[in-house]
Amino acid sequence: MKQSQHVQKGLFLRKQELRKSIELLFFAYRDFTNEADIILSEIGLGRAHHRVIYFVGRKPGMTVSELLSILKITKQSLSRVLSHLVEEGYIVQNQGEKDKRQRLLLLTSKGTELENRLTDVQCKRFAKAYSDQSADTVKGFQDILARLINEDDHPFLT
Amino acid sequence: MKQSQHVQKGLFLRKQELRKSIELLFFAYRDFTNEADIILSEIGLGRAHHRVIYFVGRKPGMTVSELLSILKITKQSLSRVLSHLVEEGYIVQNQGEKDKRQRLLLLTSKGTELENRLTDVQCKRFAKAYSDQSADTVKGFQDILARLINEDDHPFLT
DNA sequence: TATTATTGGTCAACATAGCTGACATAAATT
DNA sequence: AATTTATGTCAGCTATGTTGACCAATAATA
Repeated sequence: MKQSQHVQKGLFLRKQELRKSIELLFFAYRDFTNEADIILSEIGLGRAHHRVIYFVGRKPGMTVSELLSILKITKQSLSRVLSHLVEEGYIVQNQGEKDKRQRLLLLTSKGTELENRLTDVQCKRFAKAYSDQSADTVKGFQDILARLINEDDHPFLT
Repeated sequence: MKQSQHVQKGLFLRKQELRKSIELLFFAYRDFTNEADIILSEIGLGRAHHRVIYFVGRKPGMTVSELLSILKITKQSLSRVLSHLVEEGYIVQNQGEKDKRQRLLLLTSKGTELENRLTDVQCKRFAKAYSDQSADTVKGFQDILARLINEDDHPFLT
């Protein structure tokens, strides 16, 4: 066997490994989001609403622009979802004190309740996946996820 | 400090940790898929087409039902995407030999070319994330992803 | 102070990709 | 012969993204 063939085989195995990673991520994300999607669909909401509720819950008083930069969607798209959540009483918008143009986003108690419920099922899935795994395994998981993220987007994750 | 408060604090930290995981997965998936989405949009295709091309490339001769069970979408939804890919010459459908109802799905050379291009950018992102990381770190990552997936869906991942 | 930039919103139109329901056809299985 | 399976089609609906045009209030700056 020539060396080039060894190299070929090595690259092939590596590619297989990388394809496996692609598939794991696809299936994991699909199943991970599915549980929350089911709860949401029962109350007439979708995944887009979930994202808003999650991040507002994570950082109460967040501005619309901040949310836009996290979600990376257009303001028109966000506006639709946000208006719906305000109408349905999940979110309130408070005028910013320093900059009065800003509408600071906050969860109502109804919103907080939903956020808790959704975050709970997702936390439970992670808790189950992490159970009986070493700290190194969990850290490995988180490290690689972090390294998959564009560097520009890391600031929020501090 | 009462013991119950210690427990509270422990649970809080754990919840924070789990929320961080939720966010890492969200951002990683968002950025991971974005690169391919850009390429796809340039040729008038979307993420749904990508999934079909990817899995047909991964298992040539796959049946429609098999693909449906992987993607977990309705056949009407898949049909639209599949028809488009056939019309545009990315995929051909061969009648099954054993079961003539089946349409076995195959990539054309045009389809293979696109699949390679898309898989390449995604593999490269993983390769970059894995670079200089220990085998244990990578294994930890893959193990946890696998444990996030519903057990019913593991068969395909053999 | 006058101008410009930012924050946020609106309206309209469109595309993609999911969904349900009803129905059809061919072929395999029982 | 009857039923189930694999696949498809038509029609219509919904959610969530997109562009483009435009507006108003406010903040920042020349």
